Amino acid sequence: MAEVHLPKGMRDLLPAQMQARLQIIDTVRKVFARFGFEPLETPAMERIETLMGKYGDEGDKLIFRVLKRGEGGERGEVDQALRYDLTVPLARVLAMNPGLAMPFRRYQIQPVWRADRPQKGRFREFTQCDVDIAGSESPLCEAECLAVASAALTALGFRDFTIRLNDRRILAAMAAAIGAPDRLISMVTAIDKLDKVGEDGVRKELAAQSFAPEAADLLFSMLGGGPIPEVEAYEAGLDQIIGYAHDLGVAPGRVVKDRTLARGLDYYTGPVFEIVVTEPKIGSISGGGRYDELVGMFSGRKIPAVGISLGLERIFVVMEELGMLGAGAKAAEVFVTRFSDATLSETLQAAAALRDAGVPTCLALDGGKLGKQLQQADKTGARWAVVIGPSEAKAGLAQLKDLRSGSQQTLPLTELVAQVKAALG
RNA sequence: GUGGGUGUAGCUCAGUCGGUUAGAGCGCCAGGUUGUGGCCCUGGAGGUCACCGGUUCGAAACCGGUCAUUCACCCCA
Repeated sequence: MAEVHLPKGMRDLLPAQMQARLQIIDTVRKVFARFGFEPLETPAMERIETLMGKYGDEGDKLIFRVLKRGEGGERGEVDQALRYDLTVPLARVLAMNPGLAMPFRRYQIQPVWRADRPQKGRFREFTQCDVDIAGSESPLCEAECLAVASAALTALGFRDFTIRLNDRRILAAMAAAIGAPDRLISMVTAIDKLDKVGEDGVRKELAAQSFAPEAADLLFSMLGGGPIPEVEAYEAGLDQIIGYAHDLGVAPGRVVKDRTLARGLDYYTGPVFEIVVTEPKIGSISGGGRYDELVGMFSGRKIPAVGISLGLERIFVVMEELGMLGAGAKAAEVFVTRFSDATLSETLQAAAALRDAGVPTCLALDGGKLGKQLQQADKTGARWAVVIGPSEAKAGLAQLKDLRSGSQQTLPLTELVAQVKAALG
């Protein structure tokens, strides 16, 4: 056992995992592009003050801080941090680039870091797939977000997922109605556990937070669909979003309003949403919402914005457990063996010809027994092996062996290439 | 930040009540005679039983600590 370790909660992605992962990213990226989003990347690190105070107390604690210029450890000085999400960096970009044409739609697929304790489907380094729309207050933005996320998941093969939808302002109205407008957070964290601990558990939690029993009664009547003062417009807004999303192709019934959905991040100001799957117990695979004040925190210029984020690692875990990951790409389709020095030139030229034709081709580097090389060919997953020995070389031919059937034929190189290309479609 | 589980070969794991040379499967290496893989057969390499300390005549096993990892809570993707 090697005495080296990875940083906690981080991992290497070996080729077998990378092949599946790249397929997922490719699928998601194409869907994002299809919805008219443009790519953006930002640095792994931000200045600490850019990140602080955007995520709430809980979030701030989880920000990965970086020592000042990599030094100053004794004094504990920090001035930079690894980004916690892709939304705040986007807000900074918007503040710094006033010339961007406005409704600005961008996608961004990059890792983010959180100093969490790792557990199932949770890592300290993970990749978010974000789409955001800035510069519009239209509920169509929310609908676009739900539609693009839904399309991406569908393209990946997801069938059973639910989009939960709520509005921060409805939660605020409930807090006001029970006479605790300033205690939104503790109310919200209590009711957020409803499906986990049940009504009794939430009442206990509320009591522990010194909410009056009457307040709890009122709260549950509102959660149960009872009237909430002054939220008609927000409710109507959510219905509108659902209607638009439906027209944009989101399956009927997929989006459900849920008054218990809270979302922890401080910067959300309006509609919030998350996507959950029931099968592997992994919680949400996606989350987002509207954050109309965030950009203004950097520039003073208010720019409304909405976004949604897909968690690549969680999606991967779900797909893995549900057997949704296809065969995965292989290293090469053709493995060219190295017979001897006398035929090396012809061998290399054969590999080059295959590669020129666009056929993924692996070359035996060290030679050795032919049987050994064919074993190696098997491990690469190649479908064919090419052998060029003295007799083939002398006749200007090459031997093509089908590694599935074991059959082989000797033919001119150009025909060999054409045949492989044809078989690959 | 809080609580639990686990740590034995490259991997997945056995290992009885504390007992002498610590095992299996898979993988790896070599061979089964010439230029042909998979299957089969034979042989082989590979271990500080995570680390440190303690109890004991004797510890992989029991106790304590450390480290790593994993799961749950909180929160989140």
